Amino acid sequence: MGKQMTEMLKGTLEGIVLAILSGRSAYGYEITAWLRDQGFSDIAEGTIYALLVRIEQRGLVDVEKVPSEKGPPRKVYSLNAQGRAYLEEFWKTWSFLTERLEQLREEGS
Amino acid sequence: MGKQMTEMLKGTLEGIVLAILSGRSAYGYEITAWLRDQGFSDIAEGTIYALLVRIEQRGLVDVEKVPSEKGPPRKVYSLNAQGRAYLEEFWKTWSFLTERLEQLREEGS
DNA sequence: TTCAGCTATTCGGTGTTGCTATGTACCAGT
DNA sequence: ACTGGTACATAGCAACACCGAATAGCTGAA
Repeated sequence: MGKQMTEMLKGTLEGIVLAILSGRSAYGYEITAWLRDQGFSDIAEGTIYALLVRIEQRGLVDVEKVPSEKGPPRKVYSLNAQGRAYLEEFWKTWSFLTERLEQLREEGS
Repeated sequence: MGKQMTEMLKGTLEGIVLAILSGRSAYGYEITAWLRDQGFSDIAEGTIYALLVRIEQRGLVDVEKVPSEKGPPRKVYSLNAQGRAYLEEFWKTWSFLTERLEQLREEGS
């Protein structure tokens, strides 16, 4: 969708991925494919992998290497307790933002 | 609110300021004060001024210098036609994001 | 057998953005 | 003179998403 989306994804993409992982474990390639499917057509593969490395280093997810039938081994990520707490914080921050913006939008119309 | 908010504001803060300006003209100091009042307690003054310079250079706003009784002259910004079009785009992008996230949130609960 | 194509991950370099810290300047009241 | 509120500007920094390219395993067609 362009530059606006790129900038808006900063900060939220992390939350999106954590939210996905809160439902089920997943690996990078899979997450990227799912996001593209959901309309995030221009999300770069490299972006997701970098993000996954980041949240792993922060201790928000656990990782398990699982062999694949169709290619190199997958790195399967799952949200741990710390990750869930962080995701909670994310939702709070997100809620705050959406409330302010919703208010501004109503005023503007 | 912390680091999460800082990252989330990237991309949205611009939209917030444009949305404010769509309702009425305003100057930097005023906008900063208003944002703090609305709960964006940690938004830095410099951030707003830099943002205003940016959107001016992109031709989204018109500027008028107005003398103040209480200090140096104010730079009063008002949204022009191009700015309104850009704000429309912003709302579309924002809507898309909120819909996806709302969906993810429901699935997670 | 080789080569294209899908699966799957990694990494270096770039541009944009918000924050920190600091500086400038104007004015009123003490 | 000095403090404090008003008002704007800017240099340096960190974080993040994007781009492009590389690596590597597997399968099926030529």
